[in-house]
Amino acid sequence: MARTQGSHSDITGPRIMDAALRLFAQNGYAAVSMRQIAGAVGVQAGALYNYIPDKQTLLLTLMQRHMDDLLSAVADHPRPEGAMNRLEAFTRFHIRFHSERPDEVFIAYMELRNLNPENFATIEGLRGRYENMLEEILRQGVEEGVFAVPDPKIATLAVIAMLTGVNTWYRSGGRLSLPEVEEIYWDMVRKSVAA
Amino acid sequence: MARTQGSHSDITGPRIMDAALRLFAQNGYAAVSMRQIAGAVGVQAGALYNYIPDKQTLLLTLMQRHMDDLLSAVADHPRPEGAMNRLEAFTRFHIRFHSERPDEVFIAYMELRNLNPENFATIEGLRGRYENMLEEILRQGVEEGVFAVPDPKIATLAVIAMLTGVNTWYRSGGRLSLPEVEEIYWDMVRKSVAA
DNA sequence: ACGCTATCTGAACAAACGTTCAGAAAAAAC
DNA sequence: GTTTTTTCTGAACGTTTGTTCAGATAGCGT
Repeated sequence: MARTQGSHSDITGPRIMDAALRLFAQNGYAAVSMRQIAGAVGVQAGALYNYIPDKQTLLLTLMQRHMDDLLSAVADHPRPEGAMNRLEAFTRFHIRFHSERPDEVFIAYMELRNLNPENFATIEGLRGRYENMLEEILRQGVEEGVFAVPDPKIATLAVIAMLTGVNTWYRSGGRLSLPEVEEIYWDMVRKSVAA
Repeated sequence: MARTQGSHSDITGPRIMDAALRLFAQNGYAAVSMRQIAGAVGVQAGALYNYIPDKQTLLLTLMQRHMDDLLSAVADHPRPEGAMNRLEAFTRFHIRFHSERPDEVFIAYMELRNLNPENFATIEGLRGRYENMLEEILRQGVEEGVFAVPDPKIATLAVIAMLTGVNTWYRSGGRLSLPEVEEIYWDMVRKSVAA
């Protein structure tokens, strides 16, 4: 059932998530207090608990949402023929998707240790599913004879580390445009696994 | 002047640094209390302040020491002739050095945001000096015609991200030995910048 | 044996933490 | 316009934080 536009409750929940996301990415989960998050939303700390059960769940929700977004975005992406075309699509998709979500990516990589073991396993499982897609592409390329990688599992981690590294320096409006970055990295990725 | 073997003061300082290093790497700087560090050393929290001025300086010292170790180790390393040989030496050195110090590396990359701006600039400056060494190798290789990289600065970051990524999965005693890892990564690095 | 210095304990400090909750305020429903 | 439901405030809770310090303890040179 729809609510009228100015309603509080429809807008406060997302605003909490956004504020927590930004603050966690900037200062780290453990260094951010519930009062800081509340202040950024313009509300008292107690009010947060109408939307989230506790701080740990807030972090988990942010990570979970990011990984779900990632997996459904890559699933919706066109899947060309041939390992080479598929690797190019994956490379460009990864750079574009991650560069649009620097805060989410930062949190998803750096705050894993603040998850309890069960939640950690959940997030790691989602990440594993994403990595397996790249690994599959590399294996296919080896079969086709267009790639030469001695260990597809390691090559997967190497390529993903290289691509995710873009987030440590890329800023929109900087020296290089995103298409230029895509081009440079695709060139390096392609060559690094080439036969 | 030398002290006798069982002396307290010669041994407690380093033990604090070791404990802090391990705990910071495992749980994050903000999540570790001075009492935890003291407990790991076997001492009360107040005693720590005979060795360090405050918590922030403890973190800075750990990072500073790591970066100094890195820069002096790379300076002591043999410097072969030719960009290709130099890149191979750099690649193997980086993997070996970083895989021997997983905790230091983790902290040096993840706890930068817990440094005040001045200390942050210090550490970033040291890291920049290290990265410049690789960038120089790449530029030399382009001049020699053995490398083809459109943007040496970006290629430097890409290669370092790939190499440092080893630390996220490599464990001594795992499926692959360190020489095998070196071989796989050197193969990928070499091809990724090849002419 | 004695004094000197370095080191540690254990308590204390104010501040900040995550979380709870009774009651005020506001919005929705009728 | 009144009731019902949702949302927020503001204070309070017990704990924990980094740091300080007076006094106890212990190792050193002489």
